[in-house]
Amino acid sequence: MARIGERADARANRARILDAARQLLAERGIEWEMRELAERADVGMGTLYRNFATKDDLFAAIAGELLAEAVGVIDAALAEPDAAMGVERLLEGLFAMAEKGGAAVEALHRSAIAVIPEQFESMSRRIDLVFQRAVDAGVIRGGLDVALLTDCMKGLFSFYQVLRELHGPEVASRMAREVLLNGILAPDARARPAPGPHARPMATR
Amino acid sequence: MARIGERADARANRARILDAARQLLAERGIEWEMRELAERADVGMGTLYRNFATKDDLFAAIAGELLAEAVGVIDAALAEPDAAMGVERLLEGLFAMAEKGGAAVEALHRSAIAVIPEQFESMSRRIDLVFQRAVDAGVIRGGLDVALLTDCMKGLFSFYQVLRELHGPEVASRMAREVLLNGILAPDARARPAPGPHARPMATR
Amino acid sequence: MARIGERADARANRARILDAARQLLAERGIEWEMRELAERADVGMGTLYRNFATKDDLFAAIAGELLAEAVGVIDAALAEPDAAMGVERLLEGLFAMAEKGGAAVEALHRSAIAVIPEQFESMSRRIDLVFQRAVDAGVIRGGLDVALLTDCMKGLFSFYQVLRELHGPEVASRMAREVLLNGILAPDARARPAPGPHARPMATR
Amino acid sequence: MARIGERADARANRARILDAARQLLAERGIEWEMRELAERADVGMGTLYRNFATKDDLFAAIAGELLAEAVGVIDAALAEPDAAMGVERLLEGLFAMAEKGGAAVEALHRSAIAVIPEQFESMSRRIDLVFQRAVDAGVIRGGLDVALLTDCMKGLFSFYQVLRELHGPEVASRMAREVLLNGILAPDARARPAPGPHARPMATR
DNA sequence: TATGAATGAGTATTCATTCAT
DNA sequence: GATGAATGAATACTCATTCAT
Repeated sequence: MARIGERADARANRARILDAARQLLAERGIEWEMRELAERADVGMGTLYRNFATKDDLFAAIAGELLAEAVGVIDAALAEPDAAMGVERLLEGLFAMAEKGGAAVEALHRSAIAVIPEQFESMSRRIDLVFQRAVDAGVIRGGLDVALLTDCMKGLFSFYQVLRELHGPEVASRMAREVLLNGILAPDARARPAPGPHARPMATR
Repeated sequence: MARIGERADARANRARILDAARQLLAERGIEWEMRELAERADVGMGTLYRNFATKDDLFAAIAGELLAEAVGVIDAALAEPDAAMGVERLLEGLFAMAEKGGAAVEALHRSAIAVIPEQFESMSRRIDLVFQRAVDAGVIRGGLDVALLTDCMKGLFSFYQVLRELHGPEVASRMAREVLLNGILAPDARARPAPGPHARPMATR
Repeated sequence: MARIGERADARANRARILDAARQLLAERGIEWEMRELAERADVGMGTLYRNFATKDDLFAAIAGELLAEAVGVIDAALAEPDAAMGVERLLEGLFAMAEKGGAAVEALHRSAIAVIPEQFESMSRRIDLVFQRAVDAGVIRGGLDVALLTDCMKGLFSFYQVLRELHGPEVASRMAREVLLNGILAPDARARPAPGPHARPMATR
Repeated sequence: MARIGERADARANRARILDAARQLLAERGIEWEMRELAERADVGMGTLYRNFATKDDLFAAIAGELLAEAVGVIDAALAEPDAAMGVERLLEGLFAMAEKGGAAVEALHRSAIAVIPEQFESMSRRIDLVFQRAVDAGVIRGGLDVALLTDCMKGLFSFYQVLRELHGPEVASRMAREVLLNGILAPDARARPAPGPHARPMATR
């Protein structure tokens, strides 16, 4: 009810719609009605559809934002001078995103593949770069090509989702990182000191 | 209209329905109509609903069978004298099931949790036993409790599904086993010879 | 409520739907809801859509029947030995159809052009034959080609519709026939005796 | 925001709305949204609705103008000293209007009947006068009363629309005039010389 | 007991109209 | 007066489930 000019209000509506959609996504995945979204966001159906012409468009918008955020994470990993550390930063960053997004992330992962496949593909190719560096630096076990590593990354996301549901985000991201790092890094690359505060405790030797 | 051995016919109908449903599940997940199932199974809607009062009941039946099969796998793992080998047998068996069931497994995994939670829980507790033996035998890294290990097993299933979609079942199960074993088994437990034919090639240390 | 086997019932439903649709079309043109049609036909939405997958499909079905009927009329006109009489038979028959169909005919005319254009075109080409015979027989004024005559026929249908609304079907078809015949037939072709019972009174030479 | 001569601006807005509406009517009949009209007219929705409280009001306004123009045509016909020539002038004038308005005319004809029936009726009564003169002058075939002649005029409008769609405005108006004149004028009234430049060519003998 | 036609509540989307700025 | 964002009732179509034959 407190408005500061039409534009601000419209922007707020759009934001409220996106927030409500993210909530709904986290709570119930994809299975809710546009009507309920409108009610939660406290806008009419018309406003909802003025902002997003289709339920899929709405998913595309949210998935797109998530993808953009992921690209930021990937770039940060690439900026890390040490290749192995870059891989760890990637994991850290992606799981942090997943922790924030909760269950919505899984639904959006599917949506991204379905509604904005090019962007998803481009993100995948960017992840390749992180692993390429690690392979070139010799910190990856032999026999694993880059595309496979990137796809393992995606698989690990699912692994994370399952564990988060069952044991909460902390344990999930710890295990996912631990498992992947043990699974792909070359034995000696793993001997170095722990990268982050809550990273080591679980892997007693 | 004139039938001999009504019972046998009814049993065949039920079997045809289950087969058709498994096919559909593998092809399109959960997104198909009961009408199409009836057509594939070559029965009327009435017969379909006489056998399964609900779409969920149908899922429950299929998921239940899968769970029963999983219990068989688990029991085989428990029958293995060597604890570490038991864990490997478990993975082997479960991924073999997943390979056979294809994409249907994911849908059924969700269904099982939703519609027959007790059976799913009981299977989970049975998996615990496999890992309990491994923990007791000291072949598991420290800091990992049994419940967590069992849930990692479930997460690994998702990991497997993703990889199977992207790289086929062979690579998926190899990577999933590799990753888990590297991630959870104690370093020296892993030093032993490869358990199966297509297990080693990928992990050139 | 009185049923003689499923098939008969289903056929009756389809017929009731078509009847109700024709009614609605006559009363309100195209502007009514599928729900109302279902109610009038006393069937559920599902039955309605089982029979006609789309509102347009329904129109296509009704328009198709009308077109088929029209083809019958055209063929009867072609069967008439005398060419001029053939033209009159054509008018007679088409207006009789329009009289029966009432206002629905206009809506269906548009629908036919939109949803079954090939059938409509084929009917048009068949009407050409009637006029071709008349031209060949020299009973048509000079300067009028066959395609134009056929299209005049269509225009005359609209003329008829308007007049029917304002003066009733009797006057409408009399005027339409009178006008067309005076407009296109060669003067001497018109000198012959009246073709039908209610044809002459209006044209006192 | 700073405007000089508010009135002129407001008048211009209204005119732009009417022009855009006429365009839209000609292009797509009645099937367009108020939003699109506002965009074409380059005004906001508020301005649009301030000028025309309803889509129907807008139609009424345009149809009203057309009716006024028609009245002008009718009056010109009445001003013609020769009664038969008056009828021809009427046709000429009305078809010229239809040619100018294109497809919009049909939509507006319907709108006029629906939203400003009194004006439409009054125009009809004025057309009666043209035909009354012709009847009185004995240039109309026997058996045709004035009201019927006026309604034939309306039917002929529809005839014209159909032919215009199929053969263009030239042929359409020629045929429509030809047909009506042959259909209603007394034989000897037709013997007189052609009234206008493009009137005769089609009726060879 | 098998059949498949019938049911109807449910869902995404549109568009004339309103009203806060 | 002008603007255009907001409204929400309306509408075509779907699909799990029922039930007359």
